[in-house]
Formats: sequence, structure tokens, C-alpha cells
Amino acid sequence: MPELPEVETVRRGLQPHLEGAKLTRVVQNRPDLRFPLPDDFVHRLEGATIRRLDRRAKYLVAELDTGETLVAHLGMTGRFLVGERKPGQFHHQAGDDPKHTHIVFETDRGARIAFNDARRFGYMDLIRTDALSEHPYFKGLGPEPLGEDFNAKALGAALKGKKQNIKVTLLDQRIVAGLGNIYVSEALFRARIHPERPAGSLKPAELKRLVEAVKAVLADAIEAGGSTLRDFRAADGELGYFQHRFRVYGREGEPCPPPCKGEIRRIVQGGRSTFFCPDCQH
DNA sequence: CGATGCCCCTGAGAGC
DNA sequence: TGCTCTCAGGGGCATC
Repeated sequence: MPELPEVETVRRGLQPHLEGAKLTRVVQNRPDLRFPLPDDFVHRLEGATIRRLDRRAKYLVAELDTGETLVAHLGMTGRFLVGERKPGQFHHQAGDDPKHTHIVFETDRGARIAFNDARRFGYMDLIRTDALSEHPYFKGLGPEPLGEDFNAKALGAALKGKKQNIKVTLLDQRIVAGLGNIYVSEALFRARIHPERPAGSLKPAELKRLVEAVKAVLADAIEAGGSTLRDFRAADGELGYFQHRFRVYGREGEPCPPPCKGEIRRIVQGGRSTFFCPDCQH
């Protein structure tokens, strides 16, 4: 589900509820998500105060005052939903199917924050804060696409000599961290680059267009609150609306916007769908 | 090392 | 209504 814009949307929704808040109660409904939850997960969290809530690539990163950091990845269907703690009664928010609500956090501000994940491709972990950047989750990650370290020169160096197609290469989080299947198709379309081009074959002008397209599409999507295809929701339950601005994703057979007379095609690369216009992407 | 395919898991939607 | 099949915002791992 969530790529960088959706994770950032969730972070922004959670931030006012979590930053500076103390976790008064944590409920763990099963021993594992995608991976086993860490030992004593609940006890290591209860009583901790969250100093700050950040995002790195597609990870939510909550620094605690205990020397540990809570890290969460939403996988495909993971969501955090904020509600109010109501003694006795409990009203389900849209999207909070209790069957798949695996972890619940309660704060000293009276918020109830539920982590719900039907497919359970998401995961959480507790990591020593002083060793965070060396942890396997983070160590190999490429630059943040919206940061200055992601630029044409650096991307060119990372792609140099690569024969793998540019679409699949951009999904590799070691090259750039945070893109997923939707935004790679959208960025390549905006940059007018064919998804089957060998990554190492991009010329400087194309690298520049690609970097600018990646930044633009992610910024636009964050502004729109992310994309809701099936089940993405912000922490307050709101739906994103960037899906209405997709130019190619999910539009197989539709005409490319004028003046192009092409028809959008779908191909499979690395086992996942790619959408593009064969007439304007070269 | 690179490319490919399978796998984790559940649900939605299409087609019969 | 119900069954079967395909597909899905991610990514790890085995295999060749």
C-alpha cells in the first residue's frame, strides 16, 4: 500500500498525538506481524515518552526517552488509526476492522492509536537509538528522494553500468529510498523515460528530468494526502485523493493526455505492473 | 554480482 | 449465492 507520500501522510496525522506523549498502555494481540515482535514489546513501551516522530524512507521512526526507538513499516495494508479512549465503550473508526487490529497504543492525552494490518506484511521493532543508522533496516538505504542528496549527479553514479531496467531499479530502496510501484510509473511518465531503458543508459539531461519528476510527483502526492486505491487511510481516517491525479498508473487502455495520441499500456517487470505511454516515453 | 520467480497473507472484484 | 481465479501501495530469500 503505502509508499513515501502515504507514510508521510500517516506521520503527519500521528505527530500531534504522539510527539511528547507518554504511552500509558500498549495492547499486543498477537506475537508477530510479518516478523516476530521483540521480546517484552509491551513492557519496553509502556511508560515511555515519544520524543519525536520521524520518517525514513517508508519507515515511521518514533524516538523514545528510554534509549530505544520504535520503528514501524506498514507493508501493503498497515494503518495507524487515531481515536479517543472511551471508558467502557469503544467506537470503531472507519477502516479499523477489529479482526486485524494487532497493536493498540494509548497515550496520556487520551488518544487510542490502533495499528491495523489485514495482510500483515507490516512490522514493528525496537532498536537501540544509538545504533539506529547501523541497523540492517536502515544501513543500506539510499537517499531520501526529497532531500538534496538525491540529485542527478548522485543518481547517475548509482546507476552507472547498470543493465537492469530503470523501473525495477528505482524500486530498489538502496538506489533511492521511498519509491514504490505507483510513483515509479508516474515519475517515469513525467520524465518521459521508457520503463524498459537500461538504468545505466540514462543521459545527464534524462537523469535531471527524472530527479525533478520524482521530487515533483512525491510532493504533489503528499499535498494530496497520498493515494487511496483500496484501503489507504490517513491516521484520522481520511482518504487520500492523489489517485485522481494518476497520469498512467491503473489506466491501461486509456488515452494519454493530449496532445499525445498514444494509449497507455501495462507491462510486467520484476513481477509487478508498470504503466506507461509508448508514444511519449523513450 | 544480477535477474527471476516464489513466498509471506488476506480481501476485493471479475467471471462462470 | 458461491466457487475459482487474478490481482494488490512491499520486500526477503532461494535459485540459476
